[in-house]
Amino acid sequence: MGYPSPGGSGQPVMSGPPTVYSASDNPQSAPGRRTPLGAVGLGGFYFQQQPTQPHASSSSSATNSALTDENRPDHERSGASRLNCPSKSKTTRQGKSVRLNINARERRRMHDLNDALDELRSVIPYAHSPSVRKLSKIATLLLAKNYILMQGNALDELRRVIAVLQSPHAHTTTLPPTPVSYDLLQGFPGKLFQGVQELQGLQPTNSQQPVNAVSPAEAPGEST
DNA sequence: TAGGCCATCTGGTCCT
DNA sequence: AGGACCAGATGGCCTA
Repeated sequence: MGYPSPGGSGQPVMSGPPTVYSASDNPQSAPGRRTPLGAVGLGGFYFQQQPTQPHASSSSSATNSALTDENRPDHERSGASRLNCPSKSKTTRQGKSVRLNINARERRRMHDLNDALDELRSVIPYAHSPSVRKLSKIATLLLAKNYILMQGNALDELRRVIAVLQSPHAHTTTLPPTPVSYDLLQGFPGKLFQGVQELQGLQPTNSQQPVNAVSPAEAPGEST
């Protein structure tokens, strides 16, 4: 399992030629490398960054000026893109600065996506401990989906209980046992399943309730 | 060393 | 035209 180290927050720590990071993606500053969009409003974020490091320009400056450090030409960067470049055809035509601006925008877009994933992780019931590896992207999405389903089932069950209690025969009615199946990890591919179980401190058995999840007694329901 | 995960670059497509 | 979104390619890091 190739999870990044907790401090790395998934940011590659390049050992070769310096890949350019924006001020906020500097591996040194991760995790929480960027202000969440929600904190500043979707539109205003990009103009709050200040360039603070010699090799790290801000995202906003990249927007305003294409020729920043983060927009260094390919031949000065390590990396894939160089090899990916179909021999200058389009890049040349398009103009280097235009291409670099597009790259910077795409980078910021992905950072925003990652921020959103971080926020999602923060509300998913799994062990939020520094010693616990961060959920991968796919694990986050699958866990979130199943958590939502579980909450929906819990709601349904709650409504059912309320209906029974409010019925005229509530004092004589015994609630039928609820088939409980909390499968937050439902749909996880094999390896991922094990990984998440490990993350959650679960045994690889059928007890698939996450550490911080609502207990079956609190939220009975049936996952679908 | 292989596999998993990730960031980044890039070109294409669609929308405003 | 410019921006957003997407998917493919690539290489780095980490763990088993």
